Amino acid sequence: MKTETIEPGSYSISELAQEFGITTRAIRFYEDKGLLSPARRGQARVYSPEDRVRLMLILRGKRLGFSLDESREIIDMYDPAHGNVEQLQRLLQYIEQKRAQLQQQLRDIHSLMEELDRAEARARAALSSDQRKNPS
Amino acid sequence: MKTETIEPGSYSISELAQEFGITTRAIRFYEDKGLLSPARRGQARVYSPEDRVRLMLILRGKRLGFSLDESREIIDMYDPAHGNVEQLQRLLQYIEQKRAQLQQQLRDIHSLMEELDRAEARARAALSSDQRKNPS
DNA sequence: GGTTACGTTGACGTAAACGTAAAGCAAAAA
DNA sequence: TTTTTGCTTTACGTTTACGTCAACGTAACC
Repeated sequence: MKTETIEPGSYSISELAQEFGITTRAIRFYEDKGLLSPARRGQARVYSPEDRVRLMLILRGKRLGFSLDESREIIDMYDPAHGNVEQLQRLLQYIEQKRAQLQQQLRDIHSLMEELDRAEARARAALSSDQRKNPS
Repeated sequence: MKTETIEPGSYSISELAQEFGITTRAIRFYEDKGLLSPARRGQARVYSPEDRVRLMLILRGKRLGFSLDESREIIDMYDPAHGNVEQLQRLLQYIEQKRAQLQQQLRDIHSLMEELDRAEARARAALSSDQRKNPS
């Protein structure tokens, strides 16, 4: 029989690892780095849906080339732990900076996509000329 | 007096380093990894405009979170060194795969941008309430 | 002709992000 | 009850992408 989750809406470490195609080692590493802090059932880690969302945010950050530190900053942005005005000002600055970075990434992606289009066109042209030279 | 380039349309390693805000060490490292192969004037490296473009492509790749290996593959895509049909087929597959990755990145960027919007709204709301509590 | 500026080749160091055992605990299945 | 299954901590290893000297070459400036 398949190992089922005891409590609904909670996940074991291997469940999350399998769902997202990563290793349990990686998930524990993220915890070491302060990105996750799951509950414990005895000594075993128990992940809540919120933990799972945090993990998804970490992985999205990785897809965008963010370091774990960057992802942690972004995730920490969500919970309202920034009480004073100075913190909020810095948060706004950080947000603007991240926005600029994402806009640069958008430009980079568009230019690279156009290059992929051209490379594909060249490849298809080369293929069709090969076909003329060597018809099946 | 500023050090000028001997031949027009060519660059020293420190010129490129300064232009792109990286170290000469990094540029030499990219050469070690097969991403650049500048000419030599004596023992000194001389970079052509094409070399400079390759460097720009490397840095764009970095902004998108690519490894140097990935960037090399992408750059190698440009020069037509893929003679036979099998190579071309694999190139087309690679292009399609990269396109999918870029589209995923686009989705990730959009979702993150929306979250930045919400975070900014929350921060501004918190700021204005702080201002009410503590008017200058 | 000595110093300064810029370049070179090693070579070792380092931070990030895990991989990979090793050894043990604990619940569940046989 | 033994065995398997799954999870734990500890710890050393690995890859990537450079940083950081060190020691030297060379061309230019004073």
